[in-house]
Amino acid sequence: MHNKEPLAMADRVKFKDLSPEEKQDYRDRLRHSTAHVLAEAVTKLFPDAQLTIGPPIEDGFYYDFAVPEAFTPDDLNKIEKEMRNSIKANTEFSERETSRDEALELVRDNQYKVEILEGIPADERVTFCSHSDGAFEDLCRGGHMARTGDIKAYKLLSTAGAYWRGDENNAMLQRIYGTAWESRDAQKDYLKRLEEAEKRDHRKLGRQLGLFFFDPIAPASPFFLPKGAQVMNGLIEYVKELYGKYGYQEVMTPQIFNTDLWKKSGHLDAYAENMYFVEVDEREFGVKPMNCPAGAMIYAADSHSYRDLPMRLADFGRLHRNERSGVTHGLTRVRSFVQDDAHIFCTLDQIGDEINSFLQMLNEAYETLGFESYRLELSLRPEKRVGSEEMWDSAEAALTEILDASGVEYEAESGEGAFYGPKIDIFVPDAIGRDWQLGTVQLDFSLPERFDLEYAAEDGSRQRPVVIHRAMYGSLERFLGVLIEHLSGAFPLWLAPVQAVVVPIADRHIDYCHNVGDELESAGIRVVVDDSNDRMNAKIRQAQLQKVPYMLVAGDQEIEAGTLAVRTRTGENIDPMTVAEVSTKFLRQIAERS
RNA sequence: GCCAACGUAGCUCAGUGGUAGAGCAGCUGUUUCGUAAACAGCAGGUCGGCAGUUCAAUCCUGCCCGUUGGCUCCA
Repeated sequence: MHNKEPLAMADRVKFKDLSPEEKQDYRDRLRHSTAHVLAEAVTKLFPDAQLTIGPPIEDGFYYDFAVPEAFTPDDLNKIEKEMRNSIKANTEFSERETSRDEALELVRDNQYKVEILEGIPADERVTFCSHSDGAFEDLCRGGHMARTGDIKAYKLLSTAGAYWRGDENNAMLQRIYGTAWESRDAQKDYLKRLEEAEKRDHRKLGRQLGLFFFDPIAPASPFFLPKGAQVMNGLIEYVKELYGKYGYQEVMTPQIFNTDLWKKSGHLDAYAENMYFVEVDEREFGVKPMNCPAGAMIYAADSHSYRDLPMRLADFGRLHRNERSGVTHGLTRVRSFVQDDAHIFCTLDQIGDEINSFLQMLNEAYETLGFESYRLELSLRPEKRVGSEEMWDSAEAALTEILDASGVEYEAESGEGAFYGPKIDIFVPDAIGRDWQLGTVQLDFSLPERFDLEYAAEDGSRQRPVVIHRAMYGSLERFLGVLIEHLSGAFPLWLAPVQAVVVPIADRHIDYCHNVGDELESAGIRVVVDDSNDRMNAKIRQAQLQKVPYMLVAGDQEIEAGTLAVRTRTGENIDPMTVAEVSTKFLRQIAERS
């Protein structure tokens, strides 16, 4: 949207009649315009503030200011009020082109704008945009509404520190986030959506559902309660089932290793800042942040021939990574976690099949778990890396080829790869739309080299295998966090920590309920009999809040008929069933993972 | 790591320069109930930690720990 004329919404054209592209353009302009009005208000209230950038973003906008002191929540109110004046005045947005010299003269007191100006390609126009009858002007490439009065709904949401150009070596600016919409209703809907998402926050639900908790004694490291552990194990069991189908073998490896191993693997050079070290008997050990070196040792423990390959070794080992303090977040970014990790040792020729088969398994798992849409990203060589340029060239080429041939859409990101190889990452959004990397498949030409891994080829020569690191869930902790948000904590029957609660209506029904409970339990169903001294209504409510899939109610009528009244957590009442019928129904549903 | 906010009972939160309260949960008792909260009583807190200011600090100040929001969707 370079150097576009200001947009006036013709009176007869309704927002809802615009095409998706036009809607996006309209909202971008609206939000960028609001950012300008924000900048004007800040300039008025804080004359020392220097303007930097203020782009539209998804659902809103931000503007970064260089100010001596951070904004307070109260400042936001004042700024919002000031913005109102400008919008009420309903002045025109206008743009004018200047020469570079003139522009430089106008922004010379603002190093940030000078930098921006210097970054504008020589063949591009330099423009300034203004409103409030010229009282406010900002170096800007354009893309506005026609008038300030076109801003119908806006709200400042939060402040945050943000580095200039996102680089922590640069000065920290103060960012104000806001949102703006084509109508008050649209904004209301958005704020409502945010509220709803908050209810699905996995940290909140984790508490409420008794799944896990955190304690400062082990920062960013979850404690899983019995129910949470049950769900984690459910996820692991499912992977193990898939492993049976896709030809994996499981191994188990140590937790801490002499630092010599990390020297050999390259982690000491490339990853030490994220590792934990312990010294025992004057020898230094590193706690594993990844399983791969141990996997390489397992491979190297025996001699192999091409007939053994591909060898797929799964390792559910616990990993520890010392993440920077500011980046940890609930279950989605922790310091101690488990992955559904596996290393595939194969020949160059087998890479394509292995990755394709992995992506197929991943798709099967994600469909089962209800992640119907996920995003693929191809990450290419980072600055800090091991291995030769030739190795990187061929590894990147291999992944690109596979993705192109598969026909699925993906984005390529340079500089995002692991230090030992390029990778394909799988991303899924959480409740408020933040993307989290879950699955991953990474090529590694370096590990086999470093551990001198070999296999005997058909012609008797010794060859180096390739290693593919891969995980579907990635971190099980993170996966669970995102899964909780997707499901609002309502796990499918097969994963639910408690699959059914048996509810007696009065004390005289308790014995019958216990018998029912015992029978279902021995059939392998996770069932709880609520024999507490509460009224039935309270028990139903309790089970409902705990998102238990089924409530089995028994009173005089049921005992008489030898049945159970079945209620689902969606509030539906199914026809009464015998215990045997309930058991059959549940077991089938569990087996199908439906 | 950096910027900002926050940290009070198991949980969610109120509150004050004179050593603290509610609801829920818990325990005890009463009640025996038909699909989202019966009633009563009891118990529960070094107010995140350490210093400092003060006659007196949960409240003010500093440091530390932890949590939360954010830290390139580029004029």
